[in-house]
Amino acid sequence: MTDFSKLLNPEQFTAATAGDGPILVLAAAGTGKTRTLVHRVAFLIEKGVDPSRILLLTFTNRAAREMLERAQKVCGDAAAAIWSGTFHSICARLLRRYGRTLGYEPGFQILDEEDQKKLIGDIIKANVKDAKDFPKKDLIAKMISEAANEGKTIEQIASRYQTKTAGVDVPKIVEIANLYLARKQELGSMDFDDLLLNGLKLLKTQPQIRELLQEHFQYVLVDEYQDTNGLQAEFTDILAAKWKNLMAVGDDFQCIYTWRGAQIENIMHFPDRWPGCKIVKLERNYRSVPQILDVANVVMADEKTPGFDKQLRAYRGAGLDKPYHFITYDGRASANEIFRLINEHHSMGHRFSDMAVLYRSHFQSIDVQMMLARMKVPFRITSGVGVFEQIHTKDVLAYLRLLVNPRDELSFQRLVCLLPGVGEKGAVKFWDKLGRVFDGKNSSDRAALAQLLPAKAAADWPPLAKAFECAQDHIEHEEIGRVIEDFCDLFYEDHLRKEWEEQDAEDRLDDVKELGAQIAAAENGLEGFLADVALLTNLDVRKNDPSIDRVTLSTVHQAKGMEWPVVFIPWLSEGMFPSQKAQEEGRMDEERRLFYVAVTRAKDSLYLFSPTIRKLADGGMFPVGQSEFVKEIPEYLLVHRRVAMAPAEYGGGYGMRGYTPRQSTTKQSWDWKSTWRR
DNA sequence: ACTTTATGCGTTTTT
DNA sequence: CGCATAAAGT
Repeated sequence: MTDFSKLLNPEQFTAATAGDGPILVLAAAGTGKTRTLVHRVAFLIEKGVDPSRILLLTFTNRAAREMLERAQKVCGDAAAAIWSGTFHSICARLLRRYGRTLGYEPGFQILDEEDQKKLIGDIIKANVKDAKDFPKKDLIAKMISEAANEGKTIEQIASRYQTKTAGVDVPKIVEIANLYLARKQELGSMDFDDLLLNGLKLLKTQPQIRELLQEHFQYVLVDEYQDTNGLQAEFTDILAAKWKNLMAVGDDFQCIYTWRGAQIENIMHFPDRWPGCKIVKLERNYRSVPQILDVANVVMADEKTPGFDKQLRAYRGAGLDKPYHFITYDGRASANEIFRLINEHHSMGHRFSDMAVLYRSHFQSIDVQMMLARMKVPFRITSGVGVFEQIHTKDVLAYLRLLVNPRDELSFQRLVCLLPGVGEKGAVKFWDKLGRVFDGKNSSDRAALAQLLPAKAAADWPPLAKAFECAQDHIEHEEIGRVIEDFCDLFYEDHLRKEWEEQDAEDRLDDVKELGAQIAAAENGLEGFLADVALLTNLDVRKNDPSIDRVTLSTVHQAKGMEWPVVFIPWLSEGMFPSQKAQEEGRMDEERRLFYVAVTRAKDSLYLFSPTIRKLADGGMFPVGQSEFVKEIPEYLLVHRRVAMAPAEYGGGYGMRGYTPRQSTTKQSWDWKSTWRR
């Protein structure tokens, strides 16, 4: 029997070993939230609870995996049997099993954001005459998603936008949304929101399934509860209704997903929804030195959103220094400083993996990325576009999908569009002429398609046809790796080289090969992999070999729940963090919470940066003040340093030479072409 | 009629 | 980079 009282502090112990009934754990940053949750699981298993009857909902796949690994350390392999995952993946799992009752096949496709937007775009093209005045597909997608996550109708959401931008055609938007709904139904697939909607629908409309699941899941634990949306809260409420063993763990100070429908009220009103629930507060912070916590507490002192009363109490000894605030010339100077400090820490014995650069939005990482790349500092980046969203990956996935499912229209169209001289119109035409089915493994289907192709495309077709032909053999022998190999060797490599610059093509080819290896090793085989690939994120499968020591570059959002001894936060400047948009729209509270999350990731050393000059693509530049978040921090809590000018070695050609400060009144833009490496 | 190429533009955060 | 639009090419 594990002695939990030795492993946990009194509050953690209370939470982890609590008896049955609802319980709310308010865990401030760095107070051992994961630790508590893990030991709760271990406690339950030791008590004799069947692990497969424990449901652990997390916010990211990464969190789920980490939790499971740690639980395994405490209580062995039994932990592997618990149900854990994101709301989306758990819903997908349930829907694959029980979705038939809602009219879905177990192998239903999950549409990722791109698929979703393409469908909506096609519908707009086909149904809206003057598309100029009509909202773009991105906006429509956003509205549809908001409606789903907030439990509102499209009318309500569209009307909301109408007040902002006059003359939105609400009925037409509703029509488009309904057509999209019908199209999805026709394809038998679900988008991300559908997973939640249908997961909940399963519980609400199918009494026998509801009762089965309520009976089955004896314990339901939810991590990051402050970021649940209405659907998710209802989902867990229903699931836990029978046994009432719902444990919600969260921190209202760290609610940073309201833009995705998260309702801070869920955590605030939890005690009302679950009368008699036990409340445990974790306030002892073991993560950060007091100098960092002082800053964190000050940041939240100005928060206006009402929250639970709690303070971070330092339980570590003082660190070496107060957090530093560097005022630098521009973003490059910050990057240079970060590089210098990384080296300094590294030479003092820190590993690269002990350090992280956390920023508000992806583009703010460019300077640091370039600097580290040039200086050969190893880093990993939780990049903006995941591997699974990149065109080359999607191309290969389309090929595989079509092999597995000859009726996959989207994949067919994507694939034939790779042929020269074939565009959207052609793809649709071929599909219809082929009888809305194309089995590449079948020689008569291949011949039929060859007949339809225009001369230019026909020239490139034979290698692809050959790949299809060979694929059958490989699939029979279960050599999935070979399928992708052939596809590349025979067809796709040439295509990549035509389409991209040399190095770029090379990189993409590498990605595709890596993908092949991933699929070959996939647990659920090719079909299982394809079905759930939309739920995988860059972090999950990217070549993140932990044995390689590298600095982490991440958005603050993606850094949630993690910690590093050394943290750098670049671009704490006006309009950058808090973001201009949030400022304009008066969503400052959440920005503040986001900054709080960023600050509380740091254990020993924290470095803040405020560049004073922002540069634009056209060579113009303009001065920017410090972030108001930094200005609010009393001076004595930070060590302020001013870095006067960018060193010459990289100042040349950028800023110094031809010093032409064109005053720019226009909105900011960024020169991606020259700064973006793949 | 449809596809390709050129050009201008905009970007928060993600399952 | 991707997207939308316009112009040029088949």
